[in-house]
Amino acid sequence: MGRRPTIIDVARLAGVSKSTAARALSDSPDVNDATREKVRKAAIASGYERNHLAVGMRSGRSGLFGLVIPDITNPFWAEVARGAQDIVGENGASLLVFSSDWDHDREASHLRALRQARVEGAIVNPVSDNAEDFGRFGVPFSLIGSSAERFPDTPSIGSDIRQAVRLGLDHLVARGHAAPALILGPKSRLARARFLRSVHEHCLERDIDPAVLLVEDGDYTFEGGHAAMQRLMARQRNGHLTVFCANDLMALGAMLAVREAGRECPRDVSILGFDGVPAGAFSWPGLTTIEKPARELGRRAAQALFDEIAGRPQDGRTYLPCRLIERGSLADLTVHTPLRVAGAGRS
Amino acid sequence: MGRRPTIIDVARLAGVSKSTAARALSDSPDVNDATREKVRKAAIASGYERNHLAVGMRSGRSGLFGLVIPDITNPFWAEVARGAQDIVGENGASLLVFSSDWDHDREASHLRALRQARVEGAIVNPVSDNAEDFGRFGVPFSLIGSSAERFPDTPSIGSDIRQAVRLGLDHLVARGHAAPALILGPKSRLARARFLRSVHEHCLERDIDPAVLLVEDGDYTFEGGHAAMQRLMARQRNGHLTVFCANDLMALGAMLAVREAGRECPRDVSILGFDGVPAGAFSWPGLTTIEKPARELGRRAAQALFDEIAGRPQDGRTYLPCRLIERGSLADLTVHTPLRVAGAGRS
DNA sequence: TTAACTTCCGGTAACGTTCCCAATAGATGC
DNA sequence: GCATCTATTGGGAACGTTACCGGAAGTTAA
Repeated sequence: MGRRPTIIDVARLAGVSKSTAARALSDSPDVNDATREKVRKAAIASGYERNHLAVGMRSGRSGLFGLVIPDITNPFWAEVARGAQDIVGENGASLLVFSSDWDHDREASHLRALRQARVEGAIVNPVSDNAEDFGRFGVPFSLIGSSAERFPDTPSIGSDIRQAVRLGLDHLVARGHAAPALILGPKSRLARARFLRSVHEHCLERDIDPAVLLVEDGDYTFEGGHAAMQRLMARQRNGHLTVFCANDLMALGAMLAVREAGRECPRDVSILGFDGVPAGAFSWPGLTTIEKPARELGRRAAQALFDEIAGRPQDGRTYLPCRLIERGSLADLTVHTPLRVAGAGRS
Repeated sequence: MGRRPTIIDVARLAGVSKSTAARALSDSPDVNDATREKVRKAAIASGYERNHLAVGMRSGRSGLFGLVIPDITNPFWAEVARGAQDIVGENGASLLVFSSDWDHDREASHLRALRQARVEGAIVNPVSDNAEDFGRFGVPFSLIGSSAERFPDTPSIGSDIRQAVRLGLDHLVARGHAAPALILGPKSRLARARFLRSVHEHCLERDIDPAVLLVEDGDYTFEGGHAAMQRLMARQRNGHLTVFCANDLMALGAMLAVREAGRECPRDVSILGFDGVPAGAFSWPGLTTIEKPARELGRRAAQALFDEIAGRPQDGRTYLPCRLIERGSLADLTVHTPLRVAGAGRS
């Protein structure tokens, strides 16, 4: 099969110049209606389709946008990707999707690919706070997730961690739980610090000494949560154990560890997750968790990017509120309090 | 900030012509080593980065590939996307990702976007068997998932449904189960027919009359499986109920329905899934399922596409074997068989 | 010394599109 | 009737890159 028809072929077929054909096809008012119709017919007849490479070349607008997330396989990020995809699509553009695997080099390489593809903008969840990479990025971008503070002048969307943590702790208090143990992400990740800080703040507000909190590190994976929970159970063998996990995957891993240890959730151990991944609804018991508005995050990040590019006024940093989803992984300790609870909830 | 440096800027800075600069940067042998080094330095100093739009325009190779799947949010398809992403990335190209939501119009629109972006090739899971759309697609593509038969001359990758069903039924027989009830996808989807056909074949091989099988339709969603299971339990109130679900999401929904009905899995109801989604490992009991090699599917589809474009010989249709993952959702009926089993397993 | 050959480099064209400018024809105003 | 204006069109340039062609040196062989 031969080469794709160009606008010159269309022009020839319609018996006009390529300028006129281009005008007709781009809805310019400076073209006679009869001519336009003629050109349209020729375009359809020849199977012409605009070459976006050439358009981008000429206009500087490639119609391409980029998304760099840690892992498309992670249900949270898949939702984010979907949200971004939808908004980008509504604006007639296409989305290049990359997974960085939380790896600096991969991220850098993806950013380079985006620049070379001349994307009009990018949505990025930065691996960490290497501000230089983005200072020199050279492409409009919006940030998603954590690590927004470093870039006061670029739009950034995230979940409202403080509000989410408050929601979680309030709920725990209402259910009669003491200060929960924490399973956090790795120290290298920004989100960890933010989560921990919020927990501390809220503990102080409730006159709980943060130093009392048991803390274990995970790596945001199922296995990591599983291992962290095992360590936690080894550290506290008696009484009801309440655990607040920094993400759902670790919470689900923790749940497995509980079962394997012959303990039962929520009877012996209460688990609160954070993310709102679908799998949390399938576990047994269902995972009580704080849901991040993942898809909306993606949509807003994309929208902010379009606003930014169009020069529309920006909100700067935006934090979307999270929602508590109550399923079955939290005991209600207000009913019959076990004897040997570690610490006691006040208020 | 000014405009991006072009190869002309680099050439000027290095004191050579743009031809020489281009040669130097593209590792042509026809350039002096000293000159090459000079140009490289100038490129780095100016922050030059190749404009892929222009390269694509000139060479006809855009460095872009497309992926059209039903929904990036679906964990199976996310895995496929990741596999494709990896292979495409290894080849120095980028991947445009689209979700069709099983909608013809969206699919058509995505395919058009792909063509306009001048992707070098595309990986598609077609919404249905509208052969015309692809006959006229005009871009090399490989198919993934079902509906491959329509295109004997294009590479296509899928899971080996027959082998998978055999695996499942063999396992059920070994565990002492009779012919299972089925929860299938909607009639409009190709995969349904293929799955059902395989079940029938294997039943006949085992002297089981396929007409005996209870069948309910779902829609591949959690809710659909939930509802289908309720109908199934209403139809068969006594004895151990064994259900083979056409995908994991429905299986998980079915599991919930079982619990809600006060029955217990696997004691009263055995459930076998199909897909191998991660969530199946988090449910309780863990979902015994047949795992499709999702990521490998994506990798192979991408590889096939590259092979096809490079003119390397093709296998045509490839079906990758599936793997049974035994977790806890299947009872072992060979131990103490309940009295009123519906039908009896032969062998 | 000259011819042929190698090595390296510069100029130009082309990819497909859109934008700017000029040109044509008809219409309008005086 | 002539200038001016409007509506519509065509021609050419430019976006950034690479491929091709030819030329200028330097090198080797006779």
